[in-house]
Amino acid sequence: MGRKPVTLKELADHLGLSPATISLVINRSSVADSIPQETKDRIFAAVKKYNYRPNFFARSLGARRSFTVGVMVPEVSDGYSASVMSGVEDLLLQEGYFYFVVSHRHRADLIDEYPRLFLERSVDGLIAVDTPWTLSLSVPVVTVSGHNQVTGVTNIVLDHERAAEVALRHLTQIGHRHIAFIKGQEFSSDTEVRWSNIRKVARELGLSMPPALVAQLEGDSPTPEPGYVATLKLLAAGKPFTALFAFNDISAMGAIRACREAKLRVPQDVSVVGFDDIQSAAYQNPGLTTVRQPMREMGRIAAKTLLHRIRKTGADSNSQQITIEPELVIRGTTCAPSDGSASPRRPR
Amino acid sequence: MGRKPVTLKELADHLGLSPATISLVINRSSVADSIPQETKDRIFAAVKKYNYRPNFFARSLGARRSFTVGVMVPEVSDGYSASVMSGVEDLLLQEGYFYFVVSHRHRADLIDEYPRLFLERSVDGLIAVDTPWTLSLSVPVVTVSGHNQVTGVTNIVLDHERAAEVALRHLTQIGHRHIAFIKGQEFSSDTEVRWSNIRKVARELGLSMPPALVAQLEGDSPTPEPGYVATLKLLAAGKPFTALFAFNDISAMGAIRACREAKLRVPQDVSVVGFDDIQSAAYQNPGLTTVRQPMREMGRIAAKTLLHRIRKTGADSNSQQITIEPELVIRGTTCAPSDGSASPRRPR
DNA sequence: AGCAGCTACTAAAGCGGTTTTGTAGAGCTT
DNA sequence: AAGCTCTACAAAACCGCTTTAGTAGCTGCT
Repeated sequence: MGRKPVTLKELADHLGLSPATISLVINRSSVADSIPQETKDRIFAAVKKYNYRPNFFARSLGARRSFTVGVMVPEVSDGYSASVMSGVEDLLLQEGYFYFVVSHRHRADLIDEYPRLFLERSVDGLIAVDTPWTLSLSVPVVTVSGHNQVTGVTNIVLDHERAAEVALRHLTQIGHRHIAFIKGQEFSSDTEVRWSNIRKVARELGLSMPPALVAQLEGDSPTPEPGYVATLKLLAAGKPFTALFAFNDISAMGAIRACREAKLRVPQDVSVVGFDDIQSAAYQNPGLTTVRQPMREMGRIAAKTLLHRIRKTGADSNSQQITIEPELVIRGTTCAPSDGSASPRRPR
Repeated sequence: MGRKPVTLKELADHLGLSPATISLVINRSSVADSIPQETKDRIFAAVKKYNYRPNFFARSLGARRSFTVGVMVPEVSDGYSASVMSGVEDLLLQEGYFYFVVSHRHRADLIDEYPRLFLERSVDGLIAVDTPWTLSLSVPVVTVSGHNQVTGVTNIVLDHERAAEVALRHLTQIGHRHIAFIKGQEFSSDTEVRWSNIRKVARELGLSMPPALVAQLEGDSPTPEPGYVATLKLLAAGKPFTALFAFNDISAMGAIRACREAKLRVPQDVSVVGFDDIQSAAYQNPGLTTVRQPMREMGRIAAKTLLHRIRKTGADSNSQQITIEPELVIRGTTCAPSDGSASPRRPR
């Protein structure tokens, strides 16, 4: 299949026409209105016969459009990025765009360099997922879970206040008052906003948040390990809690493991709430209660927004925000605290 | 940052030199040997000052090289593909290549169309992950877990005989004789080979494989659902088994859930072995015993092989195979059968 | 003085399209 | 019969870079 591609000139020679004519006809230019249908048919027949495809580079060179966008994620193989990408892809391919993917793995030098490389490759726009973004580029940029206000950048963000509310309201409604928290890593673009909203909602609900009940994820491992370590710290602090709200599902899994190793049952002794609702959340044992982010949908919206902005260049190039609503998914890791009063704790 | 890009001609005008000279110097052509260092320095200084970057399309147009490869996967958001991609990316970016990703979601029309689109975009080569491949293209192709012998296609495959061996030997050594199996979906490129090797090894170990102990995954859901359904069938068949070897980790998770709902404990009543060792396997409860495929490594090797073939075009364009060794990871879902004789079964 | 051989560049041809401008010839007016 | 308007194309410029084939000017040799 597809040996040496046929060029426009070769096709023209075969047809006894000029390249210009063929190009006009193929691209349905209005200049070609005067060309009789018969000739057009001959052209299309030849195109089919010789399987002619315009050279992409030649075309892009003139048009200064690449029909390509760049997508930056922390790591392709983490569930969150992958789900968002899946949505991005849905839309882009269907609109005739392709995309490049790069994983920066939170390395500052790469976060700096990749946009440059993308620009060098003449992408028409780019999408940054869970990546701190400060650059104002010459092409449209859309972030997913980016929170900086930057000119020319549209942020697709979750409604974090609502997220904190559904999670904490659920826990308090079933009776929890002593809730531990795991904050995200410093580098995660959602950490800040998520945390401030949790504090805000906790205050409104009259929950106290002693430092001993707050731990932070450390290190850039994409595994549950950091959540496990953070939970170990919470347990070691010795301050009783009956529920734990993790930064994401992955860390919730680590937290559950840590609890179990400390002979605490989940959910009877400790209820656990995750965040994201990644695919494996439903298939944990028991199923993980979590705040769902519609990641694929966010990817789709990001792509749609980007294409929109690419097409009407110049127009709405100001910073914008699009907010997405989360949803609490109650599964098996939350229940009422085991008895009405003191929470079970292992002796320190 | 980066408004209107500077062209070579503009730079030439500024320097009072011709575009040709600058191009030669920048590309360190040997023709430029006679250019005095002073002039070269002036050029490099100007390049830096005006932040000149050669237009990628113009360059590719002449060179007929895009430094881009296409990657086809069933679905970006499934753990297997994502891990392989992660390895692919490691190598490609480091070598100055970018890659396009497309998910075909097992749709035959897309499996057919995407290679065409890739070719239209002038990719220098392509990698197909877990995708049935029959095409012989004008550019090098490398598959991961493809098993067809096609001219110009290199297959990176797991040593499936060894995989079957380590899994079944483990189970038989700890005392299992009645083992149930979950085969992969028809469309998965590994299904066939994996299965024939399992049969072979089972025969060598003297295990019988009655049809009632074999179920097949159905449907293209990337969730544990198909594994759950398959296990329901196995349980309904009523033929006792003390262990289950699933097609992959995802289906193993579904299987575990099905077992538990049937009041069978894992591993005490049913030992479960998965396949792949995806990230969440280690963090199941208990940790999943599984046959590890070094997916990221396979991705790296695929990329390395592809680049090698791209660089020495024409040479070794015959079909080849590169075999990778699996590794058994024993965690908590396997143990000796609960008692010496009959296996526990729920009454039918 | 004449010519070879360097040095330090430049001109020009491509790469494969798109797009603007041009033009030959036919048909219609007046 | 001259002039005008269409029709149906073609020529040429351009996109921005690479690369091959020169060439102007100087030096050195005989």
